[in-house]
Amino acid sequence: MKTKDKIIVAAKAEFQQKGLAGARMQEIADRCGINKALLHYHFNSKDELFRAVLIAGIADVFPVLMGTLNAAMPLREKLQTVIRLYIDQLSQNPELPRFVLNELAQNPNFIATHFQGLQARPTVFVAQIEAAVQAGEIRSTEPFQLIASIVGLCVFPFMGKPMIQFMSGKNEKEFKQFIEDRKAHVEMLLLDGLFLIKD
Amino acid sequence: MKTKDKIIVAAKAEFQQKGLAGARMQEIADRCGINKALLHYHFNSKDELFRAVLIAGIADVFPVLMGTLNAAMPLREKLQTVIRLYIDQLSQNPELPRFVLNELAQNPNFIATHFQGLQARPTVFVAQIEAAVQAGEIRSTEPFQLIASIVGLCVFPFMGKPMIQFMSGKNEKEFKQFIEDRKAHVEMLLLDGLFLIKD
DNA sequence: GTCTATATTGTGATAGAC
DNA sequence: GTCTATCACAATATAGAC
Repeated sequence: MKTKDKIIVAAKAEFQQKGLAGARMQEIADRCGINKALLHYHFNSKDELFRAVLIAGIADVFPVLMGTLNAAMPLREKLQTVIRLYIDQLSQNPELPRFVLNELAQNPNFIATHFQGLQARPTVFVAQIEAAVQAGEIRSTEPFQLIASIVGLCVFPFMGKPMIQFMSGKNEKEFKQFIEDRKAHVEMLLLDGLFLIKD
Repeated sequence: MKTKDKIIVAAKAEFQQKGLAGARMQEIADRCGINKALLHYHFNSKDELFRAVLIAGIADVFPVLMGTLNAAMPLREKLQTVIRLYIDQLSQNPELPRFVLNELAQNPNFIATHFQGLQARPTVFVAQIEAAVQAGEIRSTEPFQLIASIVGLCVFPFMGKPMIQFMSGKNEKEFKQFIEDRKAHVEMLLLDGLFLIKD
């Protein structure tokens, strides 16, 4: 593994955990077993290194979501697929959503400036939802409300881990199971709804 | 308004926006129209001031949620109440959840150490959900999955604002409307489910 | 309580040898 | 490419006058 790659891995860990302001170049160097000077040889500034990490983070998670939303697939199946894919991916990188959303909040233009070419709009999904509403297949819903719900349901357990553990008293093992069970729960909510008895 | 109160207000704004590491004592002093020395006269250290802000933030949002969950109220009505109350509260303090969850992630013990006396467990709600499952009123669900869903659905639009705006292209006014519409959407999802046609 | 001035440390960045 | 040594500045914190 090349030094530059080691740096990226270490920087990813450090920045994702502590954010831009909290991360320390010294700590990143230590994690690689190198010194700060060498760090600056490979990346000119903290900001440049940070940008690389944030861009990689967004590029890691955004296209998967967008690609699935815009796939050609029946709605039920698509929702199932998004949920499973997304939660699986987050399981492998649990700090990513908190990191990305937090840094984006402090620099809202970042995405727009760095992802010009990216397919930003889930046009296929929007059309699909509107059609499904028309057809009476699903209740009337604004497509982006639904997207916010899908993402929120999948992402919150990762971002809210300490809060959930505080309220539930779950230990690490139980929390891991909680995440595993999450897929089924979100599927249930979105596909079937909570109540059996309708009024 | 006393100086100490002005400091707390300014510190709240600064810390919630930039986090512990990103916040600057100078900036807080500037916002109050005072200088750093006076800041340290009222609060001995940055850390102490930060702690006050974070504790106030948690105390602001946690009891409302917990109190409603543990109230004596039929389930449907309770869910409606939580959703409306919670979203209304967040509308008045949109940065709070991101701030709290982010800082908590970096110091997971904070809640447990500073909120010993607090009613942490939503025991009434847990019992109520288990009873409703038993009675066949709702689908089988682990109570904390449901809590995570309620909170996630309400909180995500605030934390994910830049992401949502990027995907949807909504401007500030449209986004404000989006938040307003959010209550009805979450109510629909939780109370009725998305699909009209059940299989 | 509030200020000016200063001490002190932390941290990103660079110079220059190897 | 990698190191040691050092700079320059930013930021927290304190001393002491008013």
